[in-house]
Amino acid sequence: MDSSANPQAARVSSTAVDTYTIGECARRSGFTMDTLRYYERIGLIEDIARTPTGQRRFTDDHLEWLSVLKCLRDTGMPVEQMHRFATLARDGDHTIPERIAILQAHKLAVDARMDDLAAKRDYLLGKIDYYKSVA
Amino acid sequence: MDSSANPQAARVSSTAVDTYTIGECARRSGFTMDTLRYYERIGLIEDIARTPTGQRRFTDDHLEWLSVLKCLRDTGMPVEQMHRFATLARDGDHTIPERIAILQAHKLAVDARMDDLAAKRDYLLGKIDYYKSVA
DNA sequence: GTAGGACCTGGAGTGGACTCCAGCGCAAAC
DNA sequence: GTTTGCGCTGGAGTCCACTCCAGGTCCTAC
Repeated sequence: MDSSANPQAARVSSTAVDTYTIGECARRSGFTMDTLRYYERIGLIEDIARTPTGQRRFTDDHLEWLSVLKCLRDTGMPVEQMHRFATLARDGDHTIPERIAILQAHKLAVDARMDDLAAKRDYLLGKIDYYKSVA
Repeated sequence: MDSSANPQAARVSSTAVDTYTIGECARRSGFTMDTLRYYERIGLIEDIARTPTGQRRFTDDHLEWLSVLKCLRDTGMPVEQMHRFATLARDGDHTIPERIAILQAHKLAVDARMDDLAAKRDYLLGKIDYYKSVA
């Protein structure tokens, strides 16, 4: 897990800003390389720099953005809605109210999901107790 | 929503036990008719009686079983594992320990999912607050 | 007896989100 | 300077869990 073990320097320090290969970015973000490429293709990640030979170089800004995407994805937001959010994020500060609205609506959905899970977890516990009582 | 409004009697009372058409069963269980047929096909539901002309007749036992399936499905259990559980349930009381084990393992998975959702919900709230602070 | 909705079957199609592949070009370490 | 492994592309394939369809039968009410 030590990045110095990589034959190819995964973390590349140029003049001012650290950049990461797609492999390192995958490791740090929790997405696979394929998913990162896929997200770039469909417009969820933008402005990924390339080396003269075409390799991607991700930045800390990308990692931060990816942590947002990961949160949204893992809480069940559809890609299409993430895309809407990404578009707004690219369009500047005047879209902040709409971004807030999206996040709040999504938070409500997450709350509902958690409530549903909690209820079903209880049902599960009841089943387990029942089985134990007849075992 | 009154079943007497159905042109075809959805709830059929024969001699001893109430039975339900697939439409009524769908309405009561929360699954679609297609899903019920699909579940029968893959062996998640068994012993569905048929009228002489081939129509399915579900019982209250089926509805109870379907509520279990619904709980498992809605908490993210894969169909294959539900199938394993269904097989055990069909095989008699001596499988109860394994059924308990499955449910307990699944409950742990649900707990983990809930914890993850809770953490990500907090992250979301933080984002919302941040956006509000700069809006 | 006829209209209109419910139900049947087997099989094909869908949607979402990746995931994999071939065939290739680079990079770094020795 | 070669080996080993990372990364590239475009496009095809996968997985899961349904969902839909055509073409037919059946049921109930009027």
